[in-house]
Amino acid sequence: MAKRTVRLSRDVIVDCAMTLADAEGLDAVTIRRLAQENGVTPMAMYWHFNDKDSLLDGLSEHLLASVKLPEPGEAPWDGQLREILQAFLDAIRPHPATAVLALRRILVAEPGLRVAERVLELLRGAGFEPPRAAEVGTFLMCSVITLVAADPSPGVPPAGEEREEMLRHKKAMLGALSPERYPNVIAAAPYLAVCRDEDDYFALNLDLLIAGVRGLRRN
Amino acid sequence: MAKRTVRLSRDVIVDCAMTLADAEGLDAVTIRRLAQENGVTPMAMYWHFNDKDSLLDGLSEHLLASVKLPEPGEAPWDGQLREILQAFLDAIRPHPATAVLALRRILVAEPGLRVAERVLELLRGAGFEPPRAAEVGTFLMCSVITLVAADPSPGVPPAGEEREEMLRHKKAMLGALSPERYPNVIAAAPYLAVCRDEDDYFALNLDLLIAGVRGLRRN
DNA sequence: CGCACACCATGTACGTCGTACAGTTGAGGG
DNA sequence: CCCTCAACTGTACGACGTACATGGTGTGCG
Repeated sequence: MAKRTVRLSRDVIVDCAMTLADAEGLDAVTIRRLAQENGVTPMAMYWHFNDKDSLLDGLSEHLLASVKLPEPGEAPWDGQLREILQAFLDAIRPHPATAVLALRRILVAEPGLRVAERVLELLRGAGFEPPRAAEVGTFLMCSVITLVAADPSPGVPPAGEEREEMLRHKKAMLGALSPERYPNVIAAAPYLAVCRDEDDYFALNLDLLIAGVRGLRRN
Repeated sequence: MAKRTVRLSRDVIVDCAMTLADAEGLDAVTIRRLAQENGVTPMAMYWHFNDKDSLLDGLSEHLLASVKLPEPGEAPWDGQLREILQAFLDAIRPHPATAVLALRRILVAEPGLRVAERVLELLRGAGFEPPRAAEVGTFLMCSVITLVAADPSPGVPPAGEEREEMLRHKKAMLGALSPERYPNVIAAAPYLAVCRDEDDYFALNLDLLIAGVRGLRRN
């Protein structure tokens, strides 16, 4: 597409991949497509990355590196933990398509461990022994990722008419459910129904996680 | 491979796909591979499924249908909720490779809604209004899925020598971390390190989720 | 100035994937 | 007996990841 402007580099490739994923879903992130987008031959990518997997790792680490950790403070541990999870959430929420990738780097690559370190620190401060802190911390971070990754099952939030099609299909399906077998699903249907990405959902479930940690500590 | 024994059907294909996924990871589940495994031409699959996606949906629903829901009882809601999540966990834990598929059918297809119904019912009983119940319930189920899906990032738990290779690599990486910047990660390293799939981890985090719901209710 | 060499990109080719489209089979009912 | 139609085959296409061999280019050293 665009004729070569600057030399390629890991960073411009990763940036390009990220905007591509945001716009068209992770499936659109293809060696060939990235090459084309940069006016270059597919094989040029292999100078900068060993293979596609390490390119995706790059994407994932870029995402994790974008987490803006708040400064450590004197506030109670649960407030600080909440802030960190919030910061994590804020960073990945704009990129739901790539969020799943974070799962496999969060405990492996440096940008992820930077977040993990802070989480573990607070959990230790809250009185968890290392094994417990590790288990709880792992789960907290995975949960935040899931929170955003699980939302729109298709890579791209379907736009316009396709979205309406989906909504209609969902309504039809819910309408077909036996009301005496699924009263609660039907009652909750408007809120289950597709693509609520209201802040509510995220805030509520961050609260749930924090409250859960608090609850664990008491035992 | 095996020469034709019985006629194909959605069920035998799904079963085959499931054992294949368990044994070799989700990437091994291929139209062509499934065909070969059943001594049949790839295109034969398309008689039984519209496309690969609906085959995967079949897999996912098979998984969700295997959840053995406990009978509703008179016990307090939190105990019952815990039992349901446990049952859900038990069902998907043997199939970590396909667990992520469950994410996109749990709120769409009947076998998933069957579980959702019970979760929502208990949350309503605990005093949550439908919108809240929907948000919390969605998150709970997604979290349980994540719990098992997030574990081994490669589709197959790497066996034997490859596993040792992975462990060595991880140790090396952790050893290279600056001890004053990552004291807590390093302290927790043995517990973060690869593939703990001890029951501990699951039990602890189910407790966390339940405690979180309890905590939410109090506000 | 010119040369070498690391660096970056190209060109071609292979094997695998999902699947469109058209053709073939064989069991069972009129 | 033949017709029907569910179940399956055959062939082909375009897209994917990537191995291997080759070509150019800018920068720093002599």
